[in-house]
Amino acid sequence: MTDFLPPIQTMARDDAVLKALVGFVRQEALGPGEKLPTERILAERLKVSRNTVREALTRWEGLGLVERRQGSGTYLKAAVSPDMLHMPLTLAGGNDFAGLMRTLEIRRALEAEAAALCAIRAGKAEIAEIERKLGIMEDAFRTRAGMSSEEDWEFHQAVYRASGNPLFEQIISAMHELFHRFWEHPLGVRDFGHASFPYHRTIFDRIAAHDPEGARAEALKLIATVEDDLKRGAANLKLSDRR
Amino acid sequence: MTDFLPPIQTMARDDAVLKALVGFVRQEALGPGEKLPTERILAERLKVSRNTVREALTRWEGLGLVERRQGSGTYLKAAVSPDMLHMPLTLAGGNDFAGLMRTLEIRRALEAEAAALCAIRAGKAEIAEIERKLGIMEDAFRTRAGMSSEEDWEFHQAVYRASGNPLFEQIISAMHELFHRFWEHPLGVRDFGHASFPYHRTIFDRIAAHDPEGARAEALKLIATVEDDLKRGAANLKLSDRR
DNA sequence: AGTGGTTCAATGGTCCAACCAATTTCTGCA
DNA sequence: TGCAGAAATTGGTTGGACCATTGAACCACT
Repeated sequence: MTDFLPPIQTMARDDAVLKALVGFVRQEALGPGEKLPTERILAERLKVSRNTVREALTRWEGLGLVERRQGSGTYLKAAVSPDMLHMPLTLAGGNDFAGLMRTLEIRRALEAEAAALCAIRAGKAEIAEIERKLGIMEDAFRTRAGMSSEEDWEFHQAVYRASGNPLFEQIISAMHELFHRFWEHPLGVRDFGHASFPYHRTIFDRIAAHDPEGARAEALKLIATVEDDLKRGAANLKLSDRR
Repeated sequence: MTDFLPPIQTMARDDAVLKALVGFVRQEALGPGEKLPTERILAERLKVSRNTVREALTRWEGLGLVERRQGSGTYLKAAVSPDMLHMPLTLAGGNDFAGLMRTLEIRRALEAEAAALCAIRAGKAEIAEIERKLGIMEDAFRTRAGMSSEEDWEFHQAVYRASGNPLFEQIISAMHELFHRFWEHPLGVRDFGHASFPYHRTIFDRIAAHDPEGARAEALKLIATVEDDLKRGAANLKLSDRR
């Protein structure tokens, strides 16, 4: 008796609201930063209660798709499309040094793969863009005599983009935002990230040579130096200000 | 001169509700599956409106921390802790074949890294557990003359767990749930995953030998066979039923 | 005992009509 | 013209009401 009866489903009101909202955003061609209708107008137009609209928007806000500013309005924070898929991750106990090390292991995995894919797929334009970012970073390194997280981050982002797979940038960007205070912070280590500097160019060289395994190896070396710096930092700092 | 005017403590009401709820869950030692107080009781106890309670719970529901069943109650779906960090990812346009290929690239990155870490960190107990899962999978393969997604998945999960980093399992589990219908589906290819079978044991061998780079290499080979199967499937199927 | 139907209380889902608080816009005076 | 204060706009919160679903208790009939 395995006749699978379809698990009957009546679409929830708030899901319907979001669906309608997706249609509206597409029809109006709204992009990130733009303001969408007020809750009251949405409620009236969609013939649902303002409460229901709010539940729907709360969902989107939780997913980072939208930002609500009291007294001002609700603004799009990212592009929306009908076939979006949501993958909320909650990391238990990721607020300390051990948590940072764990995310760094994820980053190592993705960084290596992205570099390898990039070496395979990057065209002339992408390679030129990466080289440009590399130049900016190296200039900043020389003038300021040290690593600059901003320019460093831009370089890596360029690599992710050239990997041809937007998921890399999305995942690592989320982690980057999450651990901003750690990621950016020297963590008590002087010349934090200094050791990683030369590997940026070696990674670029392997990418430009379309050598995926070489690029992967260099990326692994880079992350290894960051891990070392981090471990030195952990020794220096008790990390009691974990907020 | 107002030296130290308060650092403004007006935490959002719903965040406060969630904070209180975290405290409650910990004090009562509630685990996944258990039921938490009704919205009305929470509203009364916390001295906030039921609507506010609902907004807070909507957030948690969106994050997959909680499940609401009308007429029954609200149930915990995962462990909660005070220092949780949330990383919601929304993947645009990931609902088709190309999207599946992209997630597979992520999986390749994480799978390889997890296998390598596992080879470094797995103790006797973890290795025994992986071997047990491997045995179950191989039995299922023989009796049913083909890959079994269920047992296959259990094997990989055992590897993720033994990696010592829960993030691997979390991320890949989320992707697994998301693409359930694709992941599980033969996609029109007969003997889907057949080619990947032998690599499960070679991965295990490298892990048991504490050979991280060997394990990484075998994991990469495994994913490569899956990608090949997928490409064959794409040729067979027009994938017009993308929902 | 067991099967099926009914009742009823509990619970999440939706709605309404206010009011509060932050923001933006407008207005009128200097 | 410049700018402080009023007014309108908008998200945030409240309290109360009713609906829809669930599950347990109860009951009648076999």
